[in-house]
Amino acid sequence: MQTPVSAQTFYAGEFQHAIDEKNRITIPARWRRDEAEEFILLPDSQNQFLLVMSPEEFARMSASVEQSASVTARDGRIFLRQLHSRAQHGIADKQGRLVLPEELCRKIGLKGEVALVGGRGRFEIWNVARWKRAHEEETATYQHVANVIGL
Amino acid sequence: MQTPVSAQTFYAGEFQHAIDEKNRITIPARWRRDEAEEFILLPDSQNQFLLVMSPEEFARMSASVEQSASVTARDGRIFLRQLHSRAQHGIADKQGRLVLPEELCRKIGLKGEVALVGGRGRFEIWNVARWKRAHEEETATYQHVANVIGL
DNA sequence: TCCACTTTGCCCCATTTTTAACCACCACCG
DNA sequence: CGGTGGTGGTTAAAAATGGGGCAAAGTGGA
Repeated sequence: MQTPVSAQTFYAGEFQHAIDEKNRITIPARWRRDEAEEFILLPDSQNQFLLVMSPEEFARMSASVEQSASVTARDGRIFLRQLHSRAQHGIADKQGRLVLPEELCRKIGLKGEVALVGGRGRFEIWNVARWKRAHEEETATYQHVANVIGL
Repeated sequence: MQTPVSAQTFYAGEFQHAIDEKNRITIPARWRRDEAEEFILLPDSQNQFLLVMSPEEFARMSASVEQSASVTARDGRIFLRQLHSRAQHGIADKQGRLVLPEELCRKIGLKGEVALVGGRGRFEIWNVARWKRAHEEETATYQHVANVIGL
C-alpha cells in the first residue's frame, strides 16, 4: 500500500451536486486521485447515507473491527459478514463520475440534488434535505465542544 | 512535519481590505510565506468569522481535540466529523489573493470590506461591522487583564 | 442449443458553467 | 518619482453536466 495510515486521504469540505437520471455523481475535482478510481460503496446501518471510501480504507475499517476490544469475537464475525455483503464496488468513469446502482439510490433516497460531505479517509453522500436535518442536530454538539476547547 | 510547534507562524496586526465580486481577498504581504500557499478555511462555530490556517496547524488542532481530557470520546468523534466537513481548502493565487467559496462568504457575511485579524498560527476574516462590535467588547477585557498583570 | 431481442453499462462527445492564470493599473509610502 | 502592495478586469483552462451510441450481458422463444 502506498499510503500509510498517517497520510490518510482527507476529503475536505461539503459540496452540493446534481445526480443525473443515470445515477451518476460528479466527484469534486479536488477529491480525485487518479483516473477511473475505484471505491467501495457502503450504506450506513440506517440507510441514511452512502459511505464512499477507497478499498484500502475499507480494509482498514474491517481490521479495526477485528481488533476492537469492546466487540466479542462472535459479534465481530457476524458484523464483518454483513459489512462485506452490504458493500459494493463503484468505479468512476473517465469524466470523474461515480455511477451508483439504481437500488442503492432508491434505498437511500438519492435523486436530483445530493450533498457530498467530506471526512477523513472517506466521504458521505446524502439526500440534501435529510443531510440538513441531521447536520443541525450535530451542530449543538459541535458548538459545545468548540467552547470547551476554545475555538 | 517540518514546522515544530515552537516555530508556529505568527500573523501580526490587523488589516482592512476589500473583497471583490469574485470573492478574492488579498492576504497582507507581510503574512505571505510562499507563492500559491495553501490554507485551510474553517468557519467558527457560530459563523461569525472565518478562520484561516495552514494544513499543519489544522492537523495540530485536530490532534489536540482527540487528546483533550475534557471532551468525551463520543463528542470528540462528532466534533471531528463536523470539523472535517466544515473545513475547506483554499489556495492563494499568484497575486497573493485567497479565493473564498461563494457560500462561505454568504454564511459569514463577507462582502465589500473585510477585516483581517492576526493571531498565533492562524488569522481570522471578519465582516467589518461585526468585527468592530466584537472588538469593542474585547477591549474592555483586555484593559482589565492588562492592569492586573501590569502591562 | 441457437438465435433474435431487450436491457444495461460504459465510453465518448458537446455544452455550459466555474475556476484559475494573467495582465495592467492605481495608489500609497519611502 | 520608483517600487511594492492592493485592486479590477480579461482570457484561457478545467470542471460539471447532459445526451447519444456502441457493445456486452441477460432473456425468452423456437
